[in-house]
Amino acid sequence: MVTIDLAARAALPADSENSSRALAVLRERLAVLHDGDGRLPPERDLAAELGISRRALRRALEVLEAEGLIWRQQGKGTFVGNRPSVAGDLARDLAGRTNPVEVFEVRLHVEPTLARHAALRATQHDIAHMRRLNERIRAADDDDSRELWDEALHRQIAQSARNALFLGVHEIVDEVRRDEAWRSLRVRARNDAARATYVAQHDAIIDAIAARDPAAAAAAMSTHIRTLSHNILPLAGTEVTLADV
Amino acid sequence: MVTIDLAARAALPADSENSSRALAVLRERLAVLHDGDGRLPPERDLAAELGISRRALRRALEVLEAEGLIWRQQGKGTFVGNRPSVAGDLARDLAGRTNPVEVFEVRLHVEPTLARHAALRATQHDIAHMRRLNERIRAADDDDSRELWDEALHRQIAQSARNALFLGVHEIVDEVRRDEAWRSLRVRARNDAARATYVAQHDAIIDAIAARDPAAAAAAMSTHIRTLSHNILPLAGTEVTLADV
DNA sequence: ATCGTAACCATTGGCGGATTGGTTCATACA
DNA sequence: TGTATGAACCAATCCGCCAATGGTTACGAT
Repeated sequence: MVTIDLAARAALPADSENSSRALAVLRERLAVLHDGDGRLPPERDLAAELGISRRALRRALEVLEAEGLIWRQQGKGTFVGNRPSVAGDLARDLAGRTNPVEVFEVRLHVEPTLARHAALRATQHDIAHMRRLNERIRAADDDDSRELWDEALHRQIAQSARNALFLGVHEIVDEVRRDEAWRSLRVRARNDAARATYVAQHDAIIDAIAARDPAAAAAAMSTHIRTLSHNILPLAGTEVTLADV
Repeated sequence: MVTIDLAARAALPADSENSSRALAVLRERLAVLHDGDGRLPPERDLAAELGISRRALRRALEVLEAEGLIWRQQGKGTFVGNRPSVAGDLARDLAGRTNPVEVFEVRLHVEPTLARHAALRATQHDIAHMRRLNERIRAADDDDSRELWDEALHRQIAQSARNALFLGVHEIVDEVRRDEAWRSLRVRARNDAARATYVAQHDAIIDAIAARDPAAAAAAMSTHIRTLSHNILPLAGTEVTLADV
């Protein structure tokens, strides 16, 4: 954790601009302010370092939290990034009990349903965001980025379905898939041809959602998940073909 | 918690029958041995009370645990009943974020799929168990029992689908439904006619599963969930009709 | 070889105090 | 009068320590 040394500190007027100034500094320095666990200094310490009132700091932190850049919990601290999913414990438990075939079976039923609902409920903003995410997948040149954007795209589709419980279900499946062995399988299955196929399939899904065609969206997502299973399951030592819906 | 007073204690021979005797006593007294939290006395204490070695007691407890009558956790204790679901925290979180329409929407998609898989994967033992559970629902004369057996039937169907991840998903939905406000809705919607309808619909689902007809099983379950939603959603102040699959 | 006993190990819980975010109150200043 | 600040208070979490509890091992007796 780096201590901020504000040379102009004494020159800061104690006025309503303190929150704005803190906000600017924090935006710039967030990545270096946090420790190994992503934790920012305690509010009282950070306010003293910035030479502003804790209240002003809190106003800045509230903005950053609303933007999803940090999360805060009473008694625990302030952290950069997204709040950890409550699904973590359950997903770990389930990861130990399930297998790749079962996971694909669930995805094959849940994700087309989510795409179907998204076709009726996604906003134009949602759809534009999906397209941007798929563009990022296309442009990515390392596996970490592909994983990140792929996951974000699937989550965006799930969010566009506008059903909190289904989104919770989707989060569980996502957490199970975050297991390192799972990730390794996906990476090994991903060559140039596969990548192009996935991006094209994402486009087909997004097009169907944009066209407000639930059946086409569900079918496109079903095709995508099936393709994934065909590519991944053999690497998991499994030759099962999943039953048609 | 009642302390066992074994008048015949001094007469107990120290032999391999100690586990068997402990097992018999525990089976008989499980319901009175536990405290308000379902907790049994610590192993060392319980062994002293029964006048047997802790090792003999542990052998008996292992049998009871394997039969699902108790659960044990190192550092925590020994408890009667089923181990609490890991899904608890997540379900509480989701319960605060979702609503009856969303819950039925998820059920309408997940439970027919589970019934479909159960039609292909349930054993005769599973099916017989389903029938027994439905008979218990029919015979029940209080709401607590109906709730208990209804939940057990739906879980048995989910288990018969033989997919741990889907079962985990089902557990989440179940936990959300355990919310007291939810339970209250169900109870108010349940009159004589509704009860008879539900039992008949359960029979139709089980018949289709027994007939190994996935499509019929899914359709019967879909009908059942729809009936439930028609009865319950109006009481939740909601007039929405759920979209067809 | 099996059982009982004791000792040891690993996990969890309880408790008190410290830490940290969340909120309220009083005061100062423009 | 309205706003910002500092201080105080409140509620949630963490940490360290010790005790409690299940899990395992070792040893001696039968």
